[in-house]
Amino acid sequence: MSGRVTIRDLARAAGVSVSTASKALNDNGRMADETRARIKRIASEIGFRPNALARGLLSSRSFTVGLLTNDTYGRFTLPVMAGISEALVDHGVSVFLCAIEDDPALGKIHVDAMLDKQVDGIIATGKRVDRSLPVDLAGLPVPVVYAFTAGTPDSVTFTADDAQGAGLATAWLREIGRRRLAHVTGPEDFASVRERAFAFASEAGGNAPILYGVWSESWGHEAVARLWDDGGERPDGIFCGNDQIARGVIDALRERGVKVPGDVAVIGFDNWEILAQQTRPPLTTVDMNLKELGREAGLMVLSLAEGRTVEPGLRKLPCKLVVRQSCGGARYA
Amino acid sequence: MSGRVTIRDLARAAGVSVSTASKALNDNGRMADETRARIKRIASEIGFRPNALARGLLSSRSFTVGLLTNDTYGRFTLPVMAGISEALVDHGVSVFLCAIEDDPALGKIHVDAMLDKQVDGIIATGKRVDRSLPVDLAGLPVPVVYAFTAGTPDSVTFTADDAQGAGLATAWLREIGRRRLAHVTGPEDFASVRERAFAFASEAGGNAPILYGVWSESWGHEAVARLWDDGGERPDGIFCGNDQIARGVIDALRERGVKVPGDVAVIGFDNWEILAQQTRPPLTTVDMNLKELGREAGLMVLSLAEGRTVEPGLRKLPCKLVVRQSCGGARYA
DNA sequence: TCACTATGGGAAAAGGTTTTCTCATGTCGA
DNA sequence: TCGACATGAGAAAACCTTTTCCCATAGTGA
Repeated sequence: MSGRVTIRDLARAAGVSVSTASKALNDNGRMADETRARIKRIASEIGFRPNALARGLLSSRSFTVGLLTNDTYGRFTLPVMAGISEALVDHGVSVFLCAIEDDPALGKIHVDAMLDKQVDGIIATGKRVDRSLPVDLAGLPVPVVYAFTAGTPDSVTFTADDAQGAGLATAWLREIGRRRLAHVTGPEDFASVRERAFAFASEAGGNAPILYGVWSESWGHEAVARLWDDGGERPDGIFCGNDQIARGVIDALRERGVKVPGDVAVIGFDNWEILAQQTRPPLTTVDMNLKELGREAGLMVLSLAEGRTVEPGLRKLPCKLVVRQSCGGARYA
Repeated sequence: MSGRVTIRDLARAAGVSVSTASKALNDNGRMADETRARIKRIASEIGFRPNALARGLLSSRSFTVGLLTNDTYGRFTLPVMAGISEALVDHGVSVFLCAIEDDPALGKIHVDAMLDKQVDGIIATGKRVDRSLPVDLAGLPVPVVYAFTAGTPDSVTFTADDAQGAGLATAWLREIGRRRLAHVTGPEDFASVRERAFAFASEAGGNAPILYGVWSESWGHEAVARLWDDGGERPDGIFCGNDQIARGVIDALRERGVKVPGDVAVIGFDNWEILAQQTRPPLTTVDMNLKELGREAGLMVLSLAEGRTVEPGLRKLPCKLVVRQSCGGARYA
């Protein structure tokens, strides 16, 4: 009688046994349709909702998954999280979010806590596709899915197709008539940087310049300085490794009096909306579909939790190009 | 025998009964110290961890809280979440994150799911202090704490002290010798905008201009245009309503050849690090201590869940000033 | 030797739900 | 009228842990 209404209260109110009440609600067992309907009606009248703890104890399914991340700013984690949540809420599944920074001890604490709470599965995500979280998720008693972070070879891993995304951007620049392309991107030790650069080179030609640097606006500035001041041929189309760099590039071009998109078209990467939309002009950029990626990861971990067996391996999800004004207006809009 | 090791396995391994095993682990009951130590040792050897579901069923504590938010980009939610998580992980509590956008139906679904899972409490957070979430949290069977979103009058609500933060910024501008101050901020229908503006006016003097607009960089640009082109006295210190506006202001000043911080000192609000640090020069800004706010909210909801009774009401936590270069270098650094 | 107490440890109930098994009643065909 | 069978619904076990109550055994004092 602790305030919460249990199935015993329901049984008493309906004048049936606890087992009949349970069967009525779950469409189990045999019983008169009238009885079933009456019990369901009374259940909703008295506001009965089954205790998920008790149910989970029995079914060894807690309808709970854990999301582990080391992405502090949440730039990548939030869309992934949104996708997971959206996909799983229909199945009655809730998500534990655990930010573990890069602290192995903290990671272990959170993983243990999740296991204690009998999560149905764990999704690992992060800020970098070629690094793994500082915690070992192999051999856990629950399924683990990796999304936008490195997984073990025999695990299921989702990631964005960097090469395809970079190809999309480069092809677009060519399609709108730009011929002198350049790529300004992040540190070469990022796998995605290398993949994007390779795809760019394939599409733009081997002698199109590729400038590696860091993930910051100021590097965008500096890269423009190099491209404009070192006497080489100046580009009319720049594909940037992320939106921050693109922002720096655009600001630097404006400061030099170079028109965007008139003289130079610029494309970013990430579609970090709050930045891409505020850039002047708003940024055409590659969207990694992280929400969709989260959705797939969520459904996958649920499948695994339900016992379905799937082929392990890396699954690359396609990127899409979001056309704004930094390339000269929406062509398809 | 489903792979997971239960207390029965432990009891069998130790040659004692289940109840003895339980008592040994929880330092309950009377037993030989040697027995207790032996059981604990065996428990850790075989990797026994109590099933939180079963434990929760008994204690009606799930060691779980729900965090409800409508802040899509997570700019405010993430620090709050980090604070909550940090404060509660020590207590073995995990956090469900539920992003409900502004959808009442979705909100209800998530709240129901959390209640089904017997959360010990709910923390509501958002993106705006004077709006409440699109879901009614009154009369729930678990404690509710509001953090950075509007709560009911008889609830416990945490928020940042906007007036104090604005006072901090304005006083700092005066302290570094600026005398012609202006305030460029967001829409006047935000309570925090009004509070900050009032505090600014008190400190800067009643005829210091206050420009209301929207939360965007482009408004920052436009505001500078107005201040510089309408023939009035030009400011030498601008306090902005958020970091995005400050960014726009700084960019606009640079385009006009006005030096920051030489000619004009600029202060932002929010300390949205990824933006504030990338601004050139890096932005001096007011930090609302959202992480601390989350920590307090987490501890509060835990207290309430444990039955402690606290005085309801609004609790304002102080802001702090983060000094970077947009005001002329760190004075205390 | 007896009654009593302290000590160490076990049995069982409780928490809320689901599922399997069992039972009672009624209906039908032979 | 009897057996077979379908139908409706209840009893009990199971999930795992904690806690209360109880029972042996040994030790102590009279």
